[in-house]
Amino acid sequence: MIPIIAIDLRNPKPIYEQIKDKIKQLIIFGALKPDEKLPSVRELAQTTSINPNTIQKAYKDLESDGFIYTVSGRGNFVAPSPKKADSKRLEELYATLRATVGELSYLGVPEKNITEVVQNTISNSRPQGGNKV
Amino acid sequence: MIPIIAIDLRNPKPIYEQIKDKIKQLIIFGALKPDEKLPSVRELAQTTSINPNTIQKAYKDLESDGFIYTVSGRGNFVAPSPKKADSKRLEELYATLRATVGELSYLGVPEKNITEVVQNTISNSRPQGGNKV
DNA sequence: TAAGTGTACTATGAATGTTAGTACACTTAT
DNA sequence: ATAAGTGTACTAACATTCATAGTACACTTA
Repeated sequence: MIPIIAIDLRNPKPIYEQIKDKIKQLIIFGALKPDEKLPSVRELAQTTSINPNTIQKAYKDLESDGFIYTVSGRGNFVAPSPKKADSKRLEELYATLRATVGELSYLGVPEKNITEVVQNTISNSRPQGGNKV
Repeated sequence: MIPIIAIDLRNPKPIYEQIKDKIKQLIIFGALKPDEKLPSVRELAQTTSINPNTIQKAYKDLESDGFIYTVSGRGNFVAPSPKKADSKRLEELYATLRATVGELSYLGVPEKNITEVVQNTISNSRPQGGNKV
């Protein structure tokens, strides 16, 4: 079962982006298991008090990004394995990584603190392929 | 002198955000030195073909974030040292770091590749306080 | 004085995000 | 077959944001 998805209406980030991000996190860090069913568009719309169209947009994006798959008439489910790494997306992620780490370092955060967070994050992310914990 | 700032009009990210990000990068990675003068609002507007109001908004944000300082009638200059780390901003950066590293790992990028980028980025970022290269 | 600088303000148009409502095809269980 | 639940598509309306255009004023420097 999916945990509560909290939406912050004061956050300037679009609601459908917030939903996408939260669900991605739940999948990446293993709170949602492969092939597990996600709440339906209408159900999640009701529990979050968000318009169904907005939920649908989030789900649609998640599907085209390969995080979930859709079966018409049945629902949305967690993709068992991530889509083949899109090189465009990878470049975006690397650019974000450099910008974020650069700013943290610039602000005086010691290298040790940064690498520690990186290590822990990798350890906690969902194992893929032959990766074992 | 500031390098060329390229704006991608097809990028959905707002222009003033793109400008902010580029200048931040130039400061963080040392291409712009402390107290170096930035191009004036009107000058940068002309070289980029962007409206002066948009440039002004980017500069204003950069100043309130502590990356540059403004002297009325003279211009904008690179801040000699970063503002005291705003804890709210730090939390945002850590959240972004976790999300980015998590997704990279989930997509199958080996830990080695990720940590390598992190190390290189820290090495190349502008040294602060007592940090030596 | 003149040129260059930051700043403030109003107005306008375009794009985006969100909601509302309706409708239809599909799947499952009764 | 029927009903309930599912994804999906579409139009319409509204609010907000982004970007531009134009004008004006105070400041600094030569």
